[in-house]
Parts: sequence; C-alpha cells; structure tokens
Amino acid sequence: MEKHIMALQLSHLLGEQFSREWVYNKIEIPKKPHLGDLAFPCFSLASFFKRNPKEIASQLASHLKHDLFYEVQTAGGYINIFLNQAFVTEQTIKQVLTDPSTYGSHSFGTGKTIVLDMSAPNIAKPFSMGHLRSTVIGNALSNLAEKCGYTTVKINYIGDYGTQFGKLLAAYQHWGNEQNVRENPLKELTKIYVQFHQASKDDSSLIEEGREWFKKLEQQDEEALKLWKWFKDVSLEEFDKVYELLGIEFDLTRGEAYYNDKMDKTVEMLKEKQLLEESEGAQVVRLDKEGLPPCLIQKSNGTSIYATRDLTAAIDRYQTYEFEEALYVVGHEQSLHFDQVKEVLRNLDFDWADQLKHISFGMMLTGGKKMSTRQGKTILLEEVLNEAIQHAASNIEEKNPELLNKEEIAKQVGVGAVIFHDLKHDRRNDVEFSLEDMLTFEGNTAPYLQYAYVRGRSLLEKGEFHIEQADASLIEETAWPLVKWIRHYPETVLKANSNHDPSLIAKFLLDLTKAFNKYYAETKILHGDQQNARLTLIYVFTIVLKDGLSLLGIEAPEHM
RNA sequence: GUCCCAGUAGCUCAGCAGGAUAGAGCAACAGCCUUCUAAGCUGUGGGUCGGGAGUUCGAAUCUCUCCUGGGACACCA
Repeated sequence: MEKHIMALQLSHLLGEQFSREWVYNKIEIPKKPHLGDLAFPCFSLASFFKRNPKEIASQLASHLKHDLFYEVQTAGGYINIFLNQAFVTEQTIKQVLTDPSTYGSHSFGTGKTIVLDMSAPNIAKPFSMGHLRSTVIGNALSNLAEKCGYTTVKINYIGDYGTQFGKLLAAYQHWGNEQNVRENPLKELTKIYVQFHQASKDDSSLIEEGREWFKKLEQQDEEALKLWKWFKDVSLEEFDKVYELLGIEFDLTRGEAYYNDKMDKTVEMLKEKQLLEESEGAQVVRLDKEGLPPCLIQKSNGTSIYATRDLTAAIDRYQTYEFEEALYVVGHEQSLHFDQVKEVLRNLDFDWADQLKHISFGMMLTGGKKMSTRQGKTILLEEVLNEAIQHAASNIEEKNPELLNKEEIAKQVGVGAVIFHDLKHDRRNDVEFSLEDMLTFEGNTAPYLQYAYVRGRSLLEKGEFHIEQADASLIEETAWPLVKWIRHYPETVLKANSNHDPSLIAKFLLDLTKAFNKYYAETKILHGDQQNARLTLIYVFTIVLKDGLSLLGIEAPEHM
C-alpha cells in the first residue's frame, strides 16, 4: 500500500521515463530502523539528471506527502520515509479483523486448477527421509495455491511399476519368506531387494532374470501379478501410517501401473508424428535439436519405461483437469528426465507442455552422499517422526507436566519440528540428515513458533479477550516491528506461491514471531493502560501465525 | 568428458530481478524468572562472502575463468 503510494508519487515527479513499476521495484526496506520504513536510492538517477544523488534525493523528498507518511528524510543518496505508525497500525489491525480467516488470501487463482505430483513412494521400499521432502513441499505448495484461490489436486503417484519390481519378484523367488513378509513387509522386502543387488554383482544373470520377471508382470502372468498386488497392498498400509502422522491427505492415490493399458496410445501418437526411431533395438525420440539426449520410449525387449508412463500420465491429467500448472515435486536428480518429457510433449504439439513444472529439490544426504535403498542406506521417516514425538513428550514432562492432552500435543510439536526443519531451507539445497538438528526445539524451529502462539493464546485467555471488544487504536512504539511483519503477510504469501517456495513463509514466520517475543518481553500486556488494544494486536498476531503454520502443514497447539 | 546445482561466522543456513556498517539460529561466554508459560529475552566474541579477473557511482548478488563438493548423462524411477 504505502509502497505503491511512494512509487506513484515518485514516478509522477520523475516524469514519463520512469514508470511506476520501475520505481516500485527500486524501493527497498531499510535494514536498520533508524533509516525509516521505506527507502529509495537515487544513485541511478544521477547520470540521467546530471546531478549528484544527494541533491536529487532532497529535492524529491520535499515533494513526497501523504497521510501515511510521518516524515520524509534523506541520507546520502537515499530518500527515507518514516510511516505514520498510529495510522498504519490501526489500518493493519482493522484489515485483519475484517475477516480473520481470509487475511493474506488472494483470488487471482479462482477458477483455475493446479495439479501436484508429490510424495510418490515406491512400493516394497521404506518411506525414507527423501520422500518427506516431496511430501511436505508438495503439501505446502498446494496450501499456498489454495490460499491464492486455485483449486488443487494432490496426486500421490505411487511407484508400483518398472524393472525394479521384476528384480523384487526374482529376489522373492530366491530368498523370500512369506511369513517374514507378513510380519514386517517393508523391512523384509527391502532386505531381499538389497540382497538381490549384492548377489547380482557376482552373477549378472540375475539382472536378466529380473527383466524377465518384469516382462511376465507386464504380460499379466498370474503368479507375478499376485505377488505384485500383495506387495503393493502391504506397502500402502505402511505408507498410510506415515501420512496419518504427517496429517497429509491426497486427492488421488494412483500407481504408475494405472497407465499400463494407456501407453500404447501414446506410442501410437509418437509414431503418427514420426517421432519414433529405432536405436540399438529400442524405440526413442531424438531431441538433438533441443540439445538433449534421446528420450527412451520402449526398451529393446518391448517393455515400457517411465518416460512413456509420465507422458501418458501428463496427457491424461491435462484431459481430466485442464490444469493451469502441473507441478512435479520431484528430486533434482530427475531434471533431465522432465526436460525430456516436456520436449517430447512439445514435439507432439501440446501447447500446454510449458505448464508442466519440475519443482526440484535437493537430496537428503548421509555423510555427504546420496542415500541409496540398494545399499541399504536409508533412514526411515516413521522412526524419525516417532523419535521427535518422544523428544517432545519428554520436554513436556520436564517443563509442563500438568499439561492436558500431552500425547496429542507431543505429536503436534514433534511432527511440526520435523516438517519445519525441512521447509525452512531453500528447497533446492541438499540437506545433510541430522537427527540432532531435527530434535532441536530452540531458535529457528517449529516449537519456537508454536510456543509463541501458546503464549499469545494464554494472554488472550487470561485477559478474557473477546472479538467484540477489539480495539484497533493502539499507540505503541514497541509494537511497530510486529505490526510491520503482520502487514507483510499477504505479499509474502504471494511471493511464496509464485516462486513455489514454502521457505519464504517459514522465514517470514520466524521474523514475525521474533518481533512478537521481543514485544512480549519488553511490554506488559495485561493490566496495563492499553490492555484491550494490546490484546487486540496479540489476537491479530495469533491469527497470522496460525494461518502461516497451517500453510506449511504444521499445527498450532493452544497449550504446551 | 558434457550439462545442471552448490561453496557466506566453528556448525546449520538467510541475504543473490546490484545499493547504506554482510544477518539469524546453534555452539561459547556474560546477564534476565516473588509480575502475562525461560521451548523465551538481552548482551559479548566470531567473516579476505571458495580463488582470480571484469562490468558499475556501488558486487555476497551480474559476466568470465579456475579450484572444490554433489548430481545427471537410454534400456531403474
């Protein structure tokens, strides 16, 4: 708001050569409070006006006037604006109070659909820390999109097909034990899968055996199908436990195998467009023009491959949803694959190919290396979550043993800590797995945020605050930083959504909450002279904090 | 070998459509609970922003180059 006003006035003063957008993008927020609330650097104007920046700044400053501006100063080549705190505070609080549930929302997405491909664990493999990233990032992006008005479709595209299952079936023939699988499915299946890989180092015929089993599966061989279905069912049950803990639901859970009988049509289309070529016995689409290696469509033994499935799935999804965007929340290591899929779709003349977006993220590493199921080096998410919950529980025992609902709150805090630990980092960075970091509940963590929320709620409870008595006319210098952060929420949502970056929300919440904690420490809220007005601000703060946490998929307990 | 990503405080990371003295958290040290939940607050120390060159009034941010780490590079997904 104030930024737009500043931009408008400045562009007016500067003349046509300097658009409002140009000025708007130059306006910054000073790092230090004594430099004001908004700033505009005049250095780049110096060569145009052939005058020094200082003079330009002071001349422009003298013409900036508005009810929102308390004072306009200059310093060096900068114009610094101090806002009218009382006025802006009242306006901000009122804005939240008008409709607390929609503060920060936007409506530009209304009527449009965003499809998210996320989580996608592989059956017969443990739900690892790596899958956590796709799951929680996807969930947060979906929440952000909905906050901007979009309809979202969260798809859990289960990895239930491919040569790896041929290998698993072969492994089961050699080392499988029905009883063990019943008792502890993922562990046992992973064990024989790892065993298969070790054995195949010495005996390469095993690899061929695996391919043959996959071929049997693709040809609907009865035994292969039966085992495959069994593995799938037990795996899905295990995954559901994790989703339950995370509090994440999908709109659609669908395996890759769903597309088995639809891929022929895709291959036909490619043939009709004369895009297919034979190469070393396999069918490929050449992408030389695009500077990419060829995209493999059909293996030399005639079986399918993931590119074909992803192409088929993309076409199917566009026909079903006519999505504005299809987000693939998948690790960075698959960048080339998605580039290829997009190029093939473009070659098929689908003009919506550019609406597919690979939301790539860094890997979860152990010892600086990629985790690998094959080498048996994976860390189970369920174990980590349970450990975090337990740690939260012991904190409660230590700090607040009389708390009601201990179990539920320990779950909210523990799970919240794990989710936040993941989302606070830029998603593109690799993350070195550290249980210790995840079990830290101080500083830049979810429990820090939740704790502030609890403190706020506690004040409202003790002060017997009711919305009817809300008072937006707070006059308080120490509240100003908090008010400014509350004011920033809508544009943070906007930016996080357009950049597909949940970490912006995480960082915002930390800044917001730091401002609250400082205010809380230096200002007595209850029994003071402005109790009602102060409580109103606290109320507004809790609204924004809880809403932001919910965007990240983290709960805000009332007590802890 | 080719392409992509990263290198900022002891550790984990912000900042990167160029802007004022490079910021947090953890760890270390020193304070703050007879008053609103100390999972908190305040303060101190800690940096040749991987090296070098360039563009600019101004570079952690843009360009080039080199070094280091990671990833991808057709019958896994």
